[in-house]
Amino acid sequence: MRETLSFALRRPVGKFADPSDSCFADRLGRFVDLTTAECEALARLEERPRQLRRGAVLLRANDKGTELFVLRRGVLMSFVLLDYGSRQILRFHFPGDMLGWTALAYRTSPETLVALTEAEVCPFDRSALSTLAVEHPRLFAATLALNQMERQALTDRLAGLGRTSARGRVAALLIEIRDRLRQANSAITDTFPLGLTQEEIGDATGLTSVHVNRMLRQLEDEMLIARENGRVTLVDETALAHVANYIDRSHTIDLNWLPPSR
Amino acid sequence: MRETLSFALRRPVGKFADPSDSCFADRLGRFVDLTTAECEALARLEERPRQLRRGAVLLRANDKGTELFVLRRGVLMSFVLLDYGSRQILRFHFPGDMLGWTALAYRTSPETLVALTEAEVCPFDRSALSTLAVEHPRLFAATLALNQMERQALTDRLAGLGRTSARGRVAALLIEIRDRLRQANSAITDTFPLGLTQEEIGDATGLTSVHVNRMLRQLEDEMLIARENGRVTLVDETALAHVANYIDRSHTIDLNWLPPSR
DNA sequence: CGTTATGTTGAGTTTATTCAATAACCGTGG
DNA sequence: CCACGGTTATTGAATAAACTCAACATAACG
Repeated sequence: MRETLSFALRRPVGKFADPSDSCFADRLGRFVDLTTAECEALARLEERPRQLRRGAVLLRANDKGTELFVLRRGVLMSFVLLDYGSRQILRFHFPGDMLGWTALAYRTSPETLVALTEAEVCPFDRSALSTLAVEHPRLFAATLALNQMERQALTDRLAGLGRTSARGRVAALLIEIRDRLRQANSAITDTFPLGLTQEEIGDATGLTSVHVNRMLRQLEDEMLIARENGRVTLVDETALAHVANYIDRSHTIDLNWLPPSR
Repeated sequence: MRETLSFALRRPVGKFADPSDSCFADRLGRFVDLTTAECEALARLEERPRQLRRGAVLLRANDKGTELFVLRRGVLMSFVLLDYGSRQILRFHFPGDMLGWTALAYRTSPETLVALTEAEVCPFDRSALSTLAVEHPRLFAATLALNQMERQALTDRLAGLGRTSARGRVAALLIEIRDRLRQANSAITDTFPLGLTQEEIGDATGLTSVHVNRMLRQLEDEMLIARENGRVTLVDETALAHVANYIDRSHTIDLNWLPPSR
């Protein structure tokens, strides 16, 4: 089954330049205006596209490496393996995401990156970010801000794992996946292809696949969601957001501290 | 009981300059050499020290604000409150930490910052980081790298919450607190004042205080730790690290991508 | 068309929580 | 210095949440 997730429809961006040569510029452009020079600098990060098959390992935990990646197409996940085969999925990655941040602080990767669908990524060395820091401080600062948003997503998930019921965690995951799919494809509203096995949902939410199944069924019985053919519909979004303890932070984003373009 | 945590003994840092006017420069100086100009720039972030009493709220969730803070003395925690009074402690903060990163992306704070001990913090506006990005790209990039280390700590905790037993989570917390106390005070080896109530441990590990108590007792019965007067001793560090699934990343840190000092 | 991965469901067990009662400790004011 | 009130720690018993094991169903895939 597992339908291919689709991503199209770049959103209109800043008035300064058309960033569509760079997926990452598209992302940044949602929050800040970019000059032509800045877009070109970002485009240089994506000069060497690489195709990944579903299941391909982009980066393995403990591998040495100094590369980061821009994800242009498809979905990846990052995870760690603990002692006895148990896996914690840390995050799902969607087009426009920058992956492999850990290379900025560590010689070896703490986590594994795997493609969940066909995907296209553009690797670049961390030294390119060094250049960016010097030549485009505004871009670099914006990148730091984006990084804070990712950090906040991690933080929200941490709070969810620590203090939310199994049902709430599954609900939160469904909402998050829907939101992130919608970012890439604004045609998506309340129905979307989940693209995850129940085992993957479990590894992301800290549950067993069996229990994930029961929670999905419960949410369905309660008429909060509907399922068919691997597609999920958020039937009662308000109630779902409530059980998930969901907080939409998109309206509080504020990057007005950035330095001017140089 | 709750002994005051003590922090002294600045470690020797880079050969370029003595950063001791700035707690944050001390921290950065462990990883990179700093020029005199850079140290001065960092010192400017700490020009307005502010004292906090134990229990004082430095920043409340949903408050508007554009300030970050350097913690110079004492211990703080950041947490979120969920629906019905339940609290998830996100992180404990020690001297040299920079707090309030979320101000770089959000208008309102997603989390609350509270002093666990007497403390001294230096607030500065996020616009100061903007200046830093332009005038000291190397410093700014190093700051981003530090941020990745914090992110990794969050990630490790996320994996712990999702896939580790209650006993393992408590063990992991004890090791982490010890490590971070030792960073600030190298006199600490295996015995240290915990400085946390069992309820706080529970809110950090996603457990109830009752269960934390049982886990501490169990670790004590197993001779992995010892307790007296609020002081904890890590008796069998190897075994403790094993149950905690602990990974020491300090030896894989690598910041060699940073641009040169300008 | 069989083989493998994924989903579903029930029964029994483990883990952690809740509720409740008691003990130890802390800081404060007399 | 001590008494007192509030917080924190400890322990037991009952309950609830999530897991394990196991069987079977369904869907995906060569």
